[in-house]
Amino acid sequence: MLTDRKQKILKAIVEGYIQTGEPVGSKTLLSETGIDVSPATVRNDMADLTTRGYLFQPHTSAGRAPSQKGMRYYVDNLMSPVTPPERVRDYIDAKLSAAADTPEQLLREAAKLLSDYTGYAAVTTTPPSGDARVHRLHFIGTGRHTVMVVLVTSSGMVRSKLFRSNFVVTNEVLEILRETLNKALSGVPLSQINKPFMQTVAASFTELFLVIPQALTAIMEIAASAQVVQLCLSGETKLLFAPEVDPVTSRGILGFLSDTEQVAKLLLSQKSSLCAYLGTECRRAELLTAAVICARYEIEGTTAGAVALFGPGRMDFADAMGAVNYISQSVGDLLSEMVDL
Amino acid sequence: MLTDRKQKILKAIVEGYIQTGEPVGSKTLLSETGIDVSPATVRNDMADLTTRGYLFQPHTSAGRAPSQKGMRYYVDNLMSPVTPPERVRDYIDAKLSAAADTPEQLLREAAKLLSDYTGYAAVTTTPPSGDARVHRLHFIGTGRHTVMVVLVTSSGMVRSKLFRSNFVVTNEVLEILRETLNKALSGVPLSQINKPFMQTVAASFTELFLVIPQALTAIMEIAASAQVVQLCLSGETKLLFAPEVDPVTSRGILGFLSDTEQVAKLLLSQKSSLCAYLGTECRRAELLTAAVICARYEIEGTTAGAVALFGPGRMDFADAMGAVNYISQSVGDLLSEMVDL
DNA sequence: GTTAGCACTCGCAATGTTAGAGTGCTAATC
DNA sequence: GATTAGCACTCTAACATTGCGAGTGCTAAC
Repeated sequence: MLTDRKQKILKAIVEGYIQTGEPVGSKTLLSETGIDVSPATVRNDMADLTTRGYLFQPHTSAGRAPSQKGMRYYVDNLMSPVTPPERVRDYIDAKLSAAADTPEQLLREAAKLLSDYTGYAAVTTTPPSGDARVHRLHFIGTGRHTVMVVLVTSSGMVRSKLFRSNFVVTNEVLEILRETLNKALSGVPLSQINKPFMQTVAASFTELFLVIPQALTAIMEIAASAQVVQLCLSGETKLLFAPEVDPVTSRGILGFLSDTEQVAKLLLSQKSSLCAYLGTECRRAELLTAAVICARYEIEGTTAGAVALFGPGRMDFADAMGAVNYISQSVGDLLSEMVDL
Repeated sequence: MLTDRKQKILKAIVEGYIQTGEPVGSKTLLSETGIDVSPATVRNDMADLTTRGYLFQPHTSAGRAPSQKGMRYYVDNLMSPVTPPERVRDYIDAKLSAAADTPEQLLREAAKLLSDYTGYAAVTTTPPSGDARVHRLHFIGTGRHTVMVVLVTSSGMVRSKLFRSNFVVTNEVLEILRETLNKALSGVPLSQINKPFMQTVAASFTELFLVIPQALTAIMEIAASAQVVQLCLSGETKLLFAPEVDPVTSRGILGFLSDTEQVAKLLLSQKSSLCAYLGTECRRAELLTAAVICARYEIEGTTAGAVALFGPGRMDFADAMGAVNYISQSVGDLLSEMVDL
C-alpha cells in the first residue's frame, strides 16, 4: 500500500513529532534521518501522504504532523514494543515479587511501577470476579460492639468489613453468626446476594434479630464490592507536571479517571492482549487528545484483569507498549502462582 | 486600628474580589455596596489601605485587590463562618450516620461531603494513634497458603493484612499463631514493634520458624500503618474544572496532596479548632496561591484528627469555614459515640 | 521518478495605536 | 479637618500593522 520510502518518511515524521510535539518539515526530516533524497522528493511524498490522510498540516506554512490514521499506521506497522532494559526488568521483578501477598497489593505495586517508569498515569484492575461464590465467612469481635466479617470467595478473594452491633458482642454471638450464616450462605453466588435474598435469610433467624440486619448489610456490601473490579491508580498528578502533556489532555485524563466504572468498562472491553487506543478510538470526549495503552493479563491462561497507561497522544509508543506488556505479563505470572484455595 | 469606613471598604473589596477574581475599582465598589461617599473619598481610603499593606495594585490603572494581609484581616475581623443551611445539615447528618461503621469509612464520607458541598478538594485524617498498644491479634485461614492477620489496637483501631505461608495452613497452625503471638505481643506499644524487636520475638519460636517470619513481617507492616495517620482525599479533580481556580493553583494543590506525609504534617501541626491558612502561611511553595481551611475534630473532648479543605486563595471563606467547622464537629461527635472496646 | 529553483502562503512575534478604566493630586467646599 | 469635584496622568488590554522565516507547491530540467 505505501512504498518503502513513504513508510520511512511517515515513520520519521511520527518519531519527530513524538519527540518535539511540533510538525516536522521536509528539511529537518532529512537532517535527522538517513534518507538520502532531496527535500523536494520528500515533499512530494509528504503531499501524497497528506492527501491519503496519514498526515495533516496545521496551516500552510507549517510542517506535517501525523493524523490519527498516521499514528495508527505507525503503531500497527512501523514500530514494535520495546521491552524495558534488563536492569529495569530486574527491578520490576523484585518489586512485584515483594508485593505478591495479595492480588490487590500486587496490582497496586504494578500500577506504581508502570507510572514511575513511563511518567504517565497507570491503572490496573483486579480480575473480574466472574461467577464467584461465597466460600466461607469469618466473624471476629473487634470491640464490644463491633464485629469484623471476612468473606472468602470461591476464587480466593478476601474482603472484610466492620459493622456495629446494638448489643454487646460475645463469643457465643460470634459462634452463632459463624454457624448460621455459613450454613445459609456458603456456596451462594455473589451475584445472588442482594436485598430480597437477604431478607428471606433474615426471616429465618429470629433468634439473633438484633445483630443479623447489620451483619447481612455488611455482607451484602462486601459481596457487592467483591463483584466489582477494583481499580488501582497511580501517578495521575504526574501528567500535570509533564511538559509534553498539554493541560487539556491531562485534565481530560484526570476527569476520565475519576469515574471508576467508566474506566473499568473501557479497559475490560478489550479482547486482544496488548493494544493502543488513539484519540477518538476510545469514543470518549475527554480522551480525544490522549492515548491509552492497555493489556489484559492472564491467570493460568485465562484472560483476567487489565494493565493500562494513560498519556498524551504523542507518547513514545514503543517504550510505553513494551512496558505495559512486560508488566502485564509479570502480573499474570505472579497471580497464576498465587491461585490457591 | 482601622476606621469603620475603611473596614467596610476593605470588606467590600475582599468580597468583590472573591466573587470576580478581578481587582476592584472605586466606582464599582460604590455601586455594589451601600457606602454613601464619593469615589474620591474611597480612593483616599484605598490609598491608605494600600500603603498600610492591606491592598495592592497589580498595576497603576487597575483597581485594588486584597493582599494576603488584607485577606487575613478579613478572615479574622470582618467575617464569621456561615453554618450550612438546615437542609444541607440534615443531608450531611444522614450521610455521616449511615457511614458510621468504621472511623475510616466515616472520614471518607466526610471528605466526600465536604468536597461536594464546597466544590474544592477535601481531606480528612484518621485520629493519630498516640501511644496505642496491641490489644489482640486474630488469625484467619483464607486459603491453603494464605492467612489474614487482624490487629486490634488498644484504641479500638482495626487493621488487617494477608500474608502467604510456605506450607499448608491448618487449624493447628492458626491456633498456635494466635496463642503464641498474642502472648508475645499483647500490650506491646505499636511504636516498639520494629525489626530488632521482632527478631528477638522470632528467635523464641523455633517450632514455627516456617510461618513466623511472614507473620511477623505482616504484623510489623500493619502496626506501622496503624501508627501513621491515614488520609482520605476527595474531589481533587474538581479543582481542575472549576473556572475560578487558576491552573497554577490547582496544579500546586494536587502536587502537594500527592505527598501524604507532608499533608498529614501540615494538618496536624495546627492547634486551634478552626483556622485558615492563606498563601504563604503554609510555608509551602506549591500552596502560595492557595488557601487551606483546617479544623481539628475532638473525640471525647480530646483533639484528634483533622478535616481540611484546599481551594483557591479567593474562595468564599465564610461558607467554606462554616462547612469545615460543621463537618468536623459532626465527625467528632460520631467518633466519640463510636469509642468502645 | 527525481531534483533544483522560485514564487507564494501563512503564522508568529514584534511594534504601533487606541480606548478605557482607574488612579493621584489639587483646590474648593462642607 | 474631612470630603468632594475636577482633571491630568498612567497603564493595560485589545486591535491593527508589519516583517521574518519556515515551509510549501509548482514547474521545468535532469
